[in-house]
Amino acid sequence: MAIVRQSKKRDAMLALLRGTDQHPSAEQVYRALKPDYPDLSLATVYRNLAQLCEQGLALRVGTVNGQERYDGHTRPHSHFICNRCGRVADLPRLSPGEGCVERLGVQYGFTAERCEFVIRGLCKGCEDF
Amino acid sequence: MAIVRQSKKRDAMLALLRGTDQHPSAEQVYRALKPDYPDLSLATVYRNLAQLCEQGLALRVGTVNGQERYDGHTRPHSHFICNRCGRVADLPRLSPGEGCVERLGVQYGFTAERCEFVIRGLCKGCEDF
DNA sequence: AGCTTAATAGGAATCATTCCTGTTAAGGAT
DNA sequence: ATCCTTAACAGGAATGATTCCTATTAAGCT
Repeated sequence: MAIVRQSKKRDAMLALLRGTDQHPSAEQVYRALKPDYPDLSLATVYRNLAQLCEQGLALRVGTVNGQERYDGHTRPHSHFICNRCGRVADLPRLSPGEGCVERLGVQYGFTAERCEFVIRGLCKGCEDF
Repeated sequence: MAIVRQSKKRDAMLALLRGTDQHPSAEQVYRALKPDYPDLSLATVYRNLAQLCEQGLALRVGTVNGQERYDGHTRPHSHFICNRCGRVADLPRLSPGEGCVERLGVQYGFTAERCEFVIRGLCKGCEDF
């Protein structure tokens, strides 16, 4: 990987991701920072989100309504996604058991880099139409 | 939901999904069936995949390289996705514990419709570049 | 056989994401 | 402090998966 230089905009993006539990999309990050960085480009948002993910500073949570959602909190935890409103909420860490993933890796022939446990359904507000 | 009529093409799609463990994309379904159904349209593939998912006869496994992957096997199980070659493999059911999801639903205010446990990493063939 | 409307083809439209080109600016080297 | 290399960037074009639209066909009841 090439050298990573300091970048005001990327720093702001990471700060934004770390300061919210909303799991914003690229578009939402763009709109949130545009006022402070009027010449911010959407391409820059995508490029920096990809880089933050590569560096392990952010995570792709999953696709909601065709848009990827991002999380700046990298401590192991799980997510709930509302199928109606698209809200993404944090859940405590859910694991399939100690050493389970490692055993499966041996058995099925893979090395795990990451595990995601995602619950999809309806949130409180969306249950009653 | 509207009445569901018989459809040769949709039947063929479901049979294809049920007869493979490859978790094909819409494009792959299209290419697999095009020889037998020369006038098959990609729009029809997308429409029927969506309908099969609504009916609970198929599942969206997740996005790999920007393309959604589909699974015709609906018995609870998990998936491994290779980050390099994009292969999607079945794993046995992995659950976070009996009644766990229900408890979380009560605690965090949601009703779960589905749970996915996905492991991402490198498969055997891709490990050694 | 007639009727309602789901299913369809084919092509246009949408829209998230990536690519491209020229420019700017980190930050190490001189 | 100035020079140099190249990462970061804007802005806009390109890509590509998916959805939408319109006219046509065909399930499958009556």
